[in-house]
Amino acid sequence: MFTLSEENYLKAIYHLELGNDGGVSTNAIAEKLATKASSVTDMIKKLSEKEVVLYKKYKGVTLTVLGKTVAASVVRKHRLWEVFLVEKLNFSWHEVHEVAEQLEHIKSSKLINQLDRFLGFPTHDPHGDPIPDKDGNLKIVEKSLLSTLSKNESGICIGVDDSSSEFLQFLDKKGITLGKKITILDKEDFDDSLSILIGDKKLSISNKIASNLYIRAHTGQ
Amino acid sequence: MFTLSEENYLKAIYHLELGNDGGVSTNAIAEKLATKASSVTDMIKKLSEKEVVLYKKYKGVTLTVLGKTVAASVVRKHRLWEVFLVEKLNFSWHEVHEVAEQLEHIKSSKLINQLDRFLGFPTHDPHGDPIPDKDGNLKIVEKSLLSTLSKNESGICIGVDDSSSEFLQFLDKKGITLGKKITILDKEDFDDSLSILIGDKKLSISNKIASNLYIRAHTGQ
DNA sequence: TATTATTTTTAGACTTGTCTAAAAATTTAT
DNA sequence: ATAAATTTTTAGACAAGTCTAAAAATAATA
Repeated sequence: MFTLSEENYLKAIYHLELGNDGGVSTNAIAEKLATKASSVTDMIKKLSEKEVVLYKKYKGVTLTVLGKTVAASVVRKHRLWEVFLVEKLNFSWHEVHEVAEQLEHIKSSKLINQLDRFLGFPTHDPHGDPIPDKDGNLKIVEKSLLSTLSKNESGICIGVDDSSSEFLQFLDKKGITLGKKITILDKEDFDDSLSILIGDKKLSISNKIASNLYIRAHTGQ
Repeated sequence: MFTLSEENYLKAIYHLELGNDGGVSTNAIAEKLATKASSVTDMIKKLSEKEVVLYKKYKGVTLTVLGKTVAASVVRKHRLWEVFLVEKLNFSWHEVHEVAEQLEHIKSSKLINQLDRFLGFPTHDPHGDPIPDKDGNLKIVEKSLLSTLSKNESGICIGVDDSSSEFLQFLDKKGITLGKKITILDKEDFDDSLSILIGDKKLSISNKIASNLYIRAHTGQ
């Protein structure tokens, strides 16, 4: 069994491993968890003894198979609870993270399996991130950043890269939500801003926005 | 803000105060929380400084108004989550306690208010215990123990006194659930056992069982 | 009421998880 | 390749919450 703190470390390492391949550095973990490098070293030793991470002094850590399973289970719970909050309790997608950070640590396999069923076995959370299945496997969806599309190309909005509350609220204001079709009407060479069609609305969005929106290729019209 | 441990102490004192009136003893708290009296003394000092209990050395504790509010909010969350587990996730009433013990500590007023709405503002949990409202007030329902009814009297089963897993599973096996009408067919002087009619079934139950079942008087036929 | 038994508190220790400050290892730059 | 900068680890401290063992207060009993 793992403590709340251990679970948070495993989750942080899990997320960091997906970005960089190779070992995860002490400092990277410290930054992610808003803690000090010395605390990270301490915890890493404990996790190493519990055989959920591989650790060589000064060389960073990687998750073991067991560690990855534990971390994926926490992520699974986090994302299922996010779906619950949005679908059933009328939370906005920018409000769910903080609460899910707490709910992800509730220990009951019956609870999470029944919740999964209750929600209709969702594959993605409200930000478009994939929900690991019971074995920790992710359903990979081919996705590209909106900023990489060319003029007249279009796709379905399926997720965000930056899921900060500010960004999500900005998207709400602009009417940009998951599942909507987006078509590139024009690209401005000057600042790489885009003119897009979403639903029946024409919008101008900066490159920064377009670099934070994931799109699934829209085959056919 | 209160820690998980502080919340558990407040809840324990809250429940103990409902039973005995007057101060709650250190030992009673220790027993309820399966901890040592010395630990209780330590925690009581902390709670006293936070002004949620009144404490006089060797004289036990009572909750302040603030303390009662905090405790009632924890109980409210516990019981709402129990309703959720039974109504939405198909838990049996004997399976909910352990999980609700964890869920009751999740901090989010939006979460609990939305959950309350989602569940249709229930007034009682799956064991028949009243759910405190937002202000911590309980809806009191006139209730009596089944064992106090006389021959030919009847009532609606509305709760249990002992909500241990074993007892609840026993009731499941016998088909005794909340909301069912129970009629006393006969009382045995010898051992105070009862012959009852529940639904269309005739059962014989011991006095011990009858002393753990709450009944609401059944007015009319 | 004096003695015994019980309850409660104190004193000191331990664990978990964190921190600061300093030392050691590694990496970067001259 | 040596010096400087950065990263990581160690050493020691602290707070929260718990424990054991012993002391103090209260309650029960003869």
